[in-house]
Parts: sequence; C-alpha cells; structure tokens
Amino acid sequence: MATPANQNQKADETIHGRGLRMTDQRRAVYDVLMGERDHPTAVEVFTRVRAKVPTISLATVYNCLDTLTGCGLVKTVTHEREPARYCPNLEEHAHFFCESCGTVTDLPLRSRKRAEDVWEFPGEFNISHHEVSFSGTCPKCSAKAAKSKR
Amino acid sequence: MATPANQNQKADETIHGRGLRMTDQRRAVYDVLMGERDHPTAVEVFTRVRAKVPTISLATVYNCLDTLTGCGLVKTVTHEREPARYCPNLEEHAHFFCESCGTVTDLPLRSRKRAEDVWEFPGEFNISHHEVSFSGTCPKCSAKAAKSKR
DNA sequence: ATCTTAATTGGAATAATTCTTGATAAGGAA
DNA sequence: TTCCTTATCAAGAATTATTCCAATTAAGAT
Repeated sequence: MATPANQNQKADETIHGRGLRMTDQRRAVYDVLMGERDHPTAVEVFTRVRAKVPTISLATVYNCLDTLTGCGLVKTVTHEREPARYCPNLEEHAHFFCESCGTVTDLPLRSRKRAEDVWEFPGEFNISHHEVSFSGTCPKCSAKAAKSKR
Repeated sequence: MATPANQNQKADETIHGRGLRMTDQRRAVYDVLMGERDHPTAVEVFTRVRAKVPTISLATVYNCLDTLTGCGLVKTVTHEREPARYCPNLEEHAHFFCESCGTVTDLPLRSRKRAEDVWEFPGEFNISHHEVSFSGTCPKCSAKAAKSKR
C-alpha cells in the first residue's frame, strides 16, 4: 500500500472539496507518486500506473496530474526543458538534479531562511511562486568520480 | 549600435579562443541580445535578427544561441516548459516572470548572500549550476491591479 | 432507472527544438 | 592566387512532450 490511509483520506477530501471525483485513475496516479518518491515524468507515472490500471491512457495520466496539481496535492517540477516531473512533497523545498545518474533530490529549506531574502527585488513585486533547482553530481556519483580518478 | 565595442571585442576573443569564428550571424544574434535586454525567445531573436541579416534561418539562430551559451557569453533561461529565453547578463542573478504582462526581470544577488545557504544539502553534493525563478506580478501590473480594484 | 455531467480514451494536432543533408564560405597551405 | 579542409549555414524533415478533440463510459443525484 503506497499511500497511508490518512493521507489518502485527505486527498479525497481535497478533491471532493473542489466538486471533483476521486476516480480509480486519479487514486492510482496519486498512489504512484506517494509510493516511489523519485520525481517521475508523466510517461514514467504512466508505465507504473498501468500495473494497477492496465487500461489507463497517457492522456488520462496527464489529466490526473493536472487535476492533482490544480488541487495542490502534487507539485510540477521543471528543469531545463526536460520533461516535467511530479512531486508529492508539499513542504517548501528546492531540487537537485544529478547530471550523472539523473536522480532528483529534495532539498529542504534551512530553518529561518527565506528565498526572497537572497535576491534583490527592484520594486513592489508580488510573488506567487518560486522554483529553485541546482544541478551537478549527487553524493554517490561524486564519490564514484573521486574514486575512479585516484 | 547595440553592443559596446569593448564587449564586442571580448566576445570575439572568447569565440576565437574556442577555435570558432565570429560570423555575421553570430555577431547579429549577440547584438540583438545585448541590445534589448528583455530575455527574448529564439523566435523573437530570429525576427529581430532578420532586420540586419534577412537571409538568416531559425535553425541558424538556434545554432548561434547554442554556441554563444556554450562559450559562456549568454545564458539560457527556462521557466515552466515555456520556450527558452536568452540573457546576456553574466552576473549571478535570479529571474522574475510576470504572469500578467510576460516581462522577465533580472534579480541581482544581495551582497553577502549565497543561494547554497538557504537550502539543506543532505550529503556531499557537487553544485555546478543553479537556476532560480520567481513568478507573480511585477510592480507595474501590481499597481494596475490595485488601482482597478479600488 | 434515468438523467446530467464529469471523466476517460485514443488519436490527431501543436509547438519548440533538434537533426540531416547539401550548399557556402573562410582560413591556411602550397 | 588557387586549392583544400573544415566550419558554418540553410531549408526542411523529424522528434518529443504535451495538449486538444470528439466520442464513449461511468458516477452521483433525482
């Protein structure tokens, strides 16, 4: 069981609160994201979901991902025009993209820090969103590279 | 004259240093970016460049933008799978995307601040790049919205 | 049980970008 | 200069992620 029951119920309520239905397809997509939290692309979600709902179409996966993000249950993650990835972590965080192995890591905000304080806003900007992405090599790949160099 | 002479010479040297040539097309693309610094898309660069080099093709504009970014003379800016934009500002900075008027604003780094200090890196990550983008409404559009609401 | 509307499906359409191939042009050697 | 080699360019085809569309299916309300 990928998604804890209480999380599932909260998702249900959120969906219903918008006058929408928690269909099998939406639940399955949500479960996939809550299961392996590795920031899959739409196509990856599609192949995983088909294990549970073999008749689902890619268009529906896109639709489900849209509704889930629209409800605020899931976040869309983009990086350099690569296919969009999806993430059920609702806490404020940034992402690290490993150029070597392709993994994506969540980077939590350090306590008492705010992104808005790092850059200078020349005027009265009204911030509704921000997205921060780092890239380079992850700890595993960095270690591997250091060893092979020696 | 869009690009100051000394900037132009530096660009020449950078290009030649890589064994490449500063062709009319590359110069024209670079001039366009240094001229109106409004983060144009490839297609926007294309239409502007055609005023100077009417025979240039879109493929060449893409090629030129690639070589210029490869040489570090220009940066590619992406935001939520919208078409890539191009920016000749080489200082470290973030971008603000106005959801109302579409303009992109450079946000300089506050002195003595570092992006890496805001997020927690669980392990020995090797950072090679980072990209930070905010979105919302710019000062002009915020003011307009406030006035019309009153 | 029926009605109404939301949701799903499969395929076609779109849009940004990349690839391919042949033509052009530029710089260096003879 | 003339030739040779290689980089660059141009035009259009190809690719890829995503969205759109029209027809069917399913769910909840009456």
